[in-house]
Amino acid sequence: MSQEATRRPGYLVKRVQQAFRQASDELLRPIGLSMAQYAVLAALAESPGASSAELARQCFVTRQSLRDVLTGLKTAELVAVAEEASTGRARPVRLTATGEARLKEAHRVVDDIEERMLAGMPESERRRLAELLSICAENLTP
Amino acid sequence: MSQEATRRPGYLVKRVQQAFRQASDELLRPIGLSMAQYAVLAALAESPGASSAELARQCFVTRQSLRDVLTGLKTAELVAVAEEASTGRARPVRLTATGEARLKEAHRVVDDIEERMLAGMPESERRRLAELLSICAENLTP
DNA sequence: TCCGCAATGACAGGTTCCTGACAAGGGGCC
DNA sequence: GGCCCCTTGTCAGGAACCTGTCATTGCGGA
Repeated sequence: MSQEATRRPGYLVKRVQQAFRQASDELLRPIGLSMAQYAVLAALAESPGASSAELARQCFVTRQSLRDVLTGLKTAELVAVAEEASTGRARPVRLTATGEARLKEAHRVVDDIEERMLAGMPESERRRLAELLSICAENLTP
Repeated sequence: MSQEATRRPGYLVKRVQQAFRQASDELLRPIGLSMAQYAVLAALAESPGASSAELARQCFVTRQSLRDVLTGLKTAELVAVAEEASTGRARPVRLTATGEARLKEAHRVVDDIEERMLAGMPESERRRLAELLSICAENLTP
């Protein structure tokens, strides 16, 4: 290896994501959410009435993983799953009023962390970073 | 929110890391390693004889988490933990010959994935990406 | 019509990560 | 020497993710 491991993009992406996740978990805990739960609530806000499988695709996890998270959200009464399937076996999931309120709180917290992460970076570089990461994501998603 | 969620750096970092992790896990499975195990072996190659707690810091996880991974690596005989503590309670961990060979295989696989992730990106942009991610990592690490 | 197929939901089992808590070793300070 | 504090290793328990497997449902082609 010609370059040091800590300079490689693969390592750095993992590093940043881990730090971001840890900071988020720490600041979300006081309001009673985990990073995974926040991701599901956010996806649900963009796609009201989506099925569990659709949410899993949006969050890039398996349906089985999403089920674990959804169980917690249901018992916390932040989401509600319809009793009847809309089509096939897919049952639409929706945010409750409590869920929407909690999501707004969480948005503020996560926005703050993102701002902290990008501190001292001008708008042009932020866009550049987003563009480069988008390319990486597309390259890895066949 | 003024911008779409899928354009935000925080979201993109998570997205890229998840795709990278999944691609790595998929291609590392045939050679019998997980992403977490690879990270520990790589850290160990850079710091031979490090203690469990030191490795945890290098991998940015808790020593409890690292213990779980180390258990698997020990039973696979890829690493060896000294019987006696060198100083205090810290017991040095070392790669076995099998571990070193396995790590080399894994390096090739992960390098390929990184190359795929950066496909079509000139060297200057790769450096830029690494620089921007370094800033993010430092901003999030107090 | 009927059979296969894709999608969905559910369950089992395993791994990796976390928090919280506890005991043991070493170093500095009284 | 004796005491405090930091580090390390360990155990317990829970959250989130995975693979593998199976039953149900709806749709489209033989």
